[in-house]
Amino acid sequence: MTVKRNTWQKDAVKHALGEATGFVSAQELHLVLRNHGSTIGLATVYRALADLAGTGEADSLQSQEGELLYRACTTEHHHHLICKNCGKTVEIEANEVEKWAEKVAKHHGFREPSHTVEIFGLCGDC
Amino acid sequence: MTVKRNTWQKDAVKHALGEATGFVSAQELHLVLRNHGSTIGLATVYRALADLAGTGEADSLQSQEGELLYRACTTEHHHHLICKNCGKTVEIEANEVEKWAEKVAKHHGFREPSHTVEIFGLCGDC
DNA sequence: AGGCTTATTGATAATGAATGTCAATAACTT
DNA sequence: AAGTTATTGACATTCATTATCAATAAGCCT
Repeated sequence: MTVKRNTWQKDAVKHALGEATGFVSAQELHLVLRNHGSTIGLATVYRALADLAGTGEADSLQSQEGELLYRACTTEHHHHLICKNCGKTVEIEANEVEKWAEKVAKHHGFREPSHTVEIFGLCGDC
Repeated sequence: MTVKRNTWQKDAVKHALGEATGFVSAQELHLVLRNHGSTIGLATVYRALADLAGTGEADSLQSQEGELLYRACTTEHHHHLICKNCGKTVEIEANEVEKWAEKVAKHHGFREPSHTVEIFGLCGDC
């Protein structure tokens, strides 16, 4: 089995993601890192983010323009309220919706339900 | 102001979308039309679908791979339960969720809330 | 500490969806 | 029927993301 190795690149991505406010794209994160003097490659940023999303250390969603965005998060399942102007993000507890989604899926004979729930809007400052 | 004109191309797209089961991409729809002997252009399919989505005659969402998918629908706001294997789609009433989304948005001081809610799963046949 | 294995990197090419371009076409109006 | 112009479609372009692959370096072993 393949063993994971620790690299400064992975740390850099994880750290930069933690610093960012709201959701960021791989491209943006790559730019930020470069501007801070890093020589990290774009493909590496993509790979690191995919890994983080895989382990649950990062949360991913698609912007309304179709771009994949990432954000550092806790591993608990949750959803987001996102300002479509400034990108400010609020994590939302959505137990109601979780239960609703499962209920609806079961009711129609669907197994292994997953779901996407995102709320967009304009925050108070915009 | 620009006046809309009716063309067989727009009709073809609307009709093909009606025939399709579940969600289809612009690319797929273009292929289907071509295979049926149509000479319609790809860009035209994209434009027609965007129009239909704009008027509410078609519903659009992004697949989990990021592709934009379309589906003929009624103009009422609703959400979908989609089989991730065969693409079978069920329209869902989601009043609960509508209210929940508005409540949450308002609670955090967000205006003009919009939201995306899709449930994916495996249907009974898959 | 030095060597070895191989996971990882990064420059670059490749893919693929979606949009822009623009001359040619064809819907409407009168 | 003629004129205006919205629309078309072949093609080029953009842009995010993924694949390629030789070079590098992380972690293990002695």
